[in-house]
Amino acid sequence: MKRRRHKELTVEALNMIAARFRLLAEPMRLIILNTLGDEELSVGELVEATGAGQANVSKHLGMLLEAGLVGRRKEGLNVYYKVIDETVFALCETVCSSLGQRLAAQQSAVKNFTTR
Amino acid sequence: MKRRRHKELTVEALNMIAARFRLLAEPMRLIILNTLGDEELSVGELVEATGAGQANVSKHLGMLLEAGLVGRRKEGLNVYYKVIDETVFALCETVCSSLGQRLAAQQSAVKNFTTR
DNA sequence: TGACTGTTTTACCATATGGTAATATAGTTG
DNA sequence: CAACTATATTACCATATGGTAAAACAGTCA
Repeated sequence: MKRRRHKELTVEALNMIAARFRLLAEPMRLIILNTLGDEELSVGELVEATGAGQANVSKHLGMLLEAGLVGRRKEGLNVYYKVIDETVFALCETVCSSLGQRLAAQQSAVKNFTTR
Repeated sequence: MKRRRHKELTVEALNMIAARFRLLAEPMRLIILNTLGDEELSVGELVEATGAGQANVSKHLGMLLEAGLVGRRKEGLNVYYKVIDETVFALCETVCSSLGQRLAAQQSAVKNFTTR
């Protein structure tokens, strides 16, 4: 049997993973998650902080809730959300470092060219 | 100044991160990456292994290439691709563990209900 | 109760995107 | 060169999805 560095994943698993990525593929949802950070904010506070439409924020929050990325707590008229899946931030950091590496490589390529 | 566990990211950064997630949000692209694993395969081999259409595989590979996730090497008539950004697999693993945790929680919720 | 506030849902439009057939391109071989 | 193979590109269709206005819903307060 061949030795592999990476786990073989079933198509079913890959579909679920893709769905999670799809959820994170929307800038507005990332903005919401990033705005939440480790705080608990109401929908209204998120609307104000992000500048997005209220229905839009609510819809995105519903999707994040269904996926289990955020938690929901009702208090009076307000509904408070917070991030309950910390892997979200780990994923962003990993992507960020990958992007940083790539950009650095591209930058150095340009630099090498201009100085040559 | 408030202490935060998570870095504050600019909207621009979040847009780039979202773009990366969008690239990984397509099951067929994940299948291609997972099929590649740590091997170098030709387009034809990928077509056969995945069962997808040739044009489709080629298009997805082009996107992965442009994003710097895979490398491309031409040899005669064949073109060989391989994964050159290992963070891809790390991201999948992180998502997988998150999904596993969530499913386990749901499962135990069901179990608690049925045995009660 | 009725007026008001915060949130969710619905209906709809505009846009983006995946799949594919057909075609183009590049490279090999006779 | 022509015939062939492997890959890439183009054009197109069908579908999915984000944003938003309007309406519905839920909870508060006078």
